[in-house]
Amino acid sequence: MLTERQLLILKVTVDDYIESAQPVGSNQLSKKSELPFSPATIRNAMADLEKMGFLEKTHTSSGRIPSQKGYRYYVDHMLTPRPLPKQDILQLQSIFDDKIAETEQVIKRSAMMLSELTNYTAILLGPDVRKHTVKKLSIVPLGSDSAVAIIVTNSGHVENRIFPIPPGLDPSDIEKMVNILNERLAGVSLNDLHIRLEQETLSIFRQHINRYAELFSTFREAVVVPHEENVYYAGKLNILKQPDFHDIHKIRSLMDIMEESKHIPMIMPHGSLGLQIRIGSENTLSAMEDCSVITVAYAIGEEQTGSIAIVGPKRMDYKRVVTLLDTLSGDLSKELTRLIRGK
Amino acid sequence: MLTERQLLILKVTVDDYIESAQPVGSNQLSKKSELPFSPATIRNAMADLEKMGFLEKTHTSSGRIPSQKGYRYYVDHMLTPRPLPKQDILQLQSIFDDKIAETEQVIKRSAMMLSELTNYTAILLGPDVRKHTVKKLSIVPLGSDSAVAIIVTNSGHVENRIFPIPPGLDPSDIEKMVNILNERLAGVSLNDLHIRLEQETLSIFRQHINRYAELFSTFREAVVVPHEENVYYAGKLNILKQPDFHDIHKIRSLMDIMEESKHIPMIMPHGSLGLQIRIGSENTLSAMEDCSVITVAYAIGEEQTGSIAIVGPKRMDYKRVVTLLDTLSGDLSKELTRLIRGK
DNA sequence: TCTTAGCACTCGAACCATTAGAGTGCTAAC
DNA sequence: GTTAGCACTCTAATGGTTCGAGTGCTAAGA
Repeated sequence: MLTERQLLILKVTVDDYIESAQPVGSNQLSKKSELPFSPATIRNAMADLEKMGFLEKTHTSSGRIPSQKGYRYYVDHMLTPRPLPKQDILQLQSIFDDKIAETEQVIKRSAMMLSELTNYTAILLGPDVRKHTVKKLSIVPLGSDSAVAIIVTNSGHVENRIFPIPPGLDPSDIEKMVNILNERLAGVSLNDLHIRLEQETLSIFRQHINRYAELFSTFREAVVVPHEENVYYAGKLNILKQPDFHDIHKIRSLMDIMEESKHIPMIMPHGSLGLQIRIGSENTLSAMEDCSVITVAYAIGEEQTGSIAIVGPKRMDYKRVVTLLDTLSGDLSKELTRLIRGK
Repeated sequence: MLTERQLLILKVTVDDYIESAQPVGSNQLSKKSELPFSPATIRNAMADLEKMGFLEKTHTSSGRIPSQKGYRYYVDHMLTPRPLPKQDILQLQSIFDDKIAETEQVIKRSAMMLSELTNYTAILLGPDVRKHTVKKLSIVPLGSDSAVAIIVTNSGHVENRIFPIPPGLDPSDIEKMVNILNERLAGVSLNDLHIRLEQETLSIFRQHINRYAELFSTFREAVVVPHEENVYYAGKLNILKQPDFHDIHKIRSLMDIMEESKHIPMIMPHGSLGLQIRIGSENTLSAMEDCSVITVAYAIGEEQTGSIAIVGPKRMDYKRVVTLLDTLSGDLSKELTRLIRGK
C-alpha cells in the first residue's frame, strides 16, 4: 500500500520525467512547490518506491525513471483528466468543417490532426468496407477486351477493378447483365457479394445471356473485394522527433512494422470498446517494447466501429493523449454516424 | 587531362568506395589485380587526382573518397554498362506477369520491385490523370441529399466524389443530366472538363432540367479533378539501411521531403527524356546534398510520359541502377503503351 | 624519366586516468 | 517523523598515451 506522500512523489516523478526525458533526482523534485519536503525525505520515499518496483535507476547514482509498473500505476490511478485547452478543441472541431464530406476524408483528416496535436504517430482504422452494402453496380467497357467493374456502396465508397471481357461479346449482353445484377444484388454486403452472386444470378444469366460462363467468371473475380484493413497513418516521422528513440535499428524495426498493414491487428487490440493503454512490453510486438499505445474505438452508425491508436514512447504525455482521444472518438462517432444516416 | 593510369585508379577508387563505404588507401588498392603498381605509385597518382579535385581526404592521414567532381567524372566517363544478371531480368519481368492489369498497379509494382532490387528509395511518377479523357460519367444518388459523381476515363481510371444534391430533386432530372453529360463530354480530357462543362452543357440543362442551377453548381465542384501528381513511393525506409546516413536530423529532413508530394518536381527534373543523374549538391533541395538521384522517363502511349527516380546516397551503385532503370523504363513504356492501346 | 622502397610524419580511434558534479544511502540530530 | 550532513558511487567530460593506417617526400633503382 502506498502512503499519500509516496503517491504524490510517484506522480510528480512521472510527470517530470514525461516532460524532461531526464532521470529525476531528489533535489530537483524538492524545488517544486507541490513537494514541500527536503531532498532527504524525498529520497527516502523514492527509495521505497524503487523497492516496490515503481521506479528504476539507470545506474547506481542516477536519478530515477518510472518503471513499467510505475507507468501502469500512474495510468491506472493518477490520470485526473483535465479539460482540453480551448485551442485544441477548436482545432479538433475544424476536422468537421466540411459539411458534406466522405467518411474516408474525415478519418484521414482526424489522423493528421491527431499526429499534429500530439507529435506522436496516429493510426486510424476505418470502417470495414466489406460490411457496406451494394448501392449500384455498373460495368463500363473500355475497349474490345476489357471493362471496368464499379461498385458504389451505401456509404458512397466506390470500388473499381479492370477485368477482361471475352472478345466479340455483344454490348447488349453486358447491359442485360448489369440490370440483372442491380436487381438482385442491391443491398447485399460486399462481404457476401461473391456468394450471393452465384446463388442469385448465375442461373438467370444462363437463361438470358449468351456465353455467360466466360463473362461471369472474369467478372466474379473482379468483384471480390480484398479483405484488407482500412488503415490511415499520420505522423509516422514523429518517431524521429522523440529523444527516446536514438537507436537507428530500433527506429527501423518500428517503422517497418507500421509500413505493413498486416501488423495492425497486433498493434491495436480490436473490438474492445473504451480506452485501452498498453505500456512497453504489454504490447504484443517485441519491436514495440519501448512504446506505449493508446487505443480507443469509435462508432460508425449502429453496427460498425473503427479504432484510433496513438503510438508514442513509454514516456508519453498520457494525460493529454487520453483527453484528446476521448474527445475525438466522441466527435468522430457523432459525425460519422450522422454522415451514414444521411444516406 | 588525365593519364591512363590516373583514370584507372580513379575508377577503382570510386568502385571500391561504393562497395565498402570506407575511405580507400593506397595499400588496399595495390592489392587489387587490376592495379599492378606499388602503393607509392598509387599514392602519387591519388595525390594528383586530389590536386585536380577528383578525390578528397576526410582528414590529413586518411584514405581518399571521391569528391562530387570525382563522382561526376566517373558517371560521365566510366559507366561501362554491364548486362543485367539473369536473376534481375527475371524479377523485373515478373512485374508484367498479370496480363490484364491496371496502369496504376503496374507502376506500383515497378516501384516496389525497384526499391527491392536496389535497396534505395524508388519514386515513380504516373501518367497525368488530367490528360485522360472521359469514357463515362455517372451519378449515383445515395440518399435524399447527396450523390456520388463517377468519372471513368479511357484508361480505366475511376475518379469519384460525393456531392450534395438539392433536397426534393426529381430523380429523373438526374438521369436526364447524366445522359446529356455523356452525350456531350465523352472524349474530353479531365483537364478541360470543367470548362467544357460550362460551354457545352449549361445551356442545354437550362432547357431541359428544373432547378438546374443548384444541381449544376454542386456537380461542377465535384467534378474538378485536383492537379495532383500521381506519385508512387517504395522503399522509403531503405534510407535507414545506408551506413552513409547516421545523422537522425538529416534522415528526418530527407524523409520529410519525400512525405510531401509538392516537393516531387524539385526532386525529379520533369519532362527531359533520357537518363539523368544528379549528384549531391547538383540536386535542387539542400536536404538532398548527400544524395544522388537518377531519373529516367518512360512513355505511356504516344503523348504521355511518366518518370522513374531512384534516390540513394552519393555512394550509390550507379552502374547497377543505371542498367536497371534503362531496362525498366523500356519495359514499362512497352507494356503501358500496350495497355493503353488496348482501350 | 618513371617506379618504388624507405622513412618520418600526421591523425583518428581506442584506451586509461583524472576530475567535477549530480545523485544516492545512511546516520544522527532535531 | 523529518532533515542536515557526509561519505560514497557513478557518469560524463577532459586530457594524455599508444597503435595503426595512411600520407608525402626523398633517394635509389630500372
